[in-house]
Amino acid sequence: MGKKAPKSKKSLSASASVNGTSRIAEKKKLLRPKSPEKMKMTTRQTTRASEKQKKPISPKKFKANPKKKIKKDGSNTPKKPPTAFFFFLEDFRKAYQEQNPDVKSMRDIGKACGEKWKIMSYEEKVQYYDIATEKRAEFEEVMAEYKKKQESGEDQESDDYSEFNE
DNA sequence: TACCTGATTGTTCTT
DNA sequence: AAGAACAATCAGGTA
Repeated sequence: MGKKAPKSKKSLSASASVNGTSRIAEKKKLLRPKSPEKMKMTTRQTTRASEKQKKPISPKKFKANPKKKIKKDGSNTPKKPPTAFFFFLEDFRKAYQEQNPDVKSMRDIGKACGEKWKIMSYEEKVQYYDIATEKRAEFEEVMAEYKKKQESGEDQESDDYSEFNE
């Protein structure tokens, strides 16, 4: 039989999302008041609506192929910050490798990490959420300047972070 | 040699 | 409201 189930990432994600939506929804509620995301979101939406610009995606990472993800970042566009889960994954990965040095594939680690993430308590997750929230704030700032540069002159974009063009 | 793939959840955006 | 897409990692596989 088809032991190999080429499940599309979509299917898995969809299932996971549906199952975790309710659970995570509660956590988010608790986190919401903790971080002024709402305020930022409003600002972001306003900016976005005003800009009405399409998503700045790199030509290389064009998602024509949903499964393909480019690793090369040849674009100066600030990448999305890692989520709380990713921070946990980074830490979990180290611990997992120590206990399972034989397992090198991130696939297995991802599974184990996801499973543990679900059994983790909110208190344990909240610390990662807090980090992610902080990173998000920085990302917004970086993105704001990045947009500014684009308006100023994207052709002049360089690896120098001279943002004195206020 | 170099890039793509897989697998996880979270956030954000789009329609 | 709901779905789609992308974020990092890292070793293996392919051209």
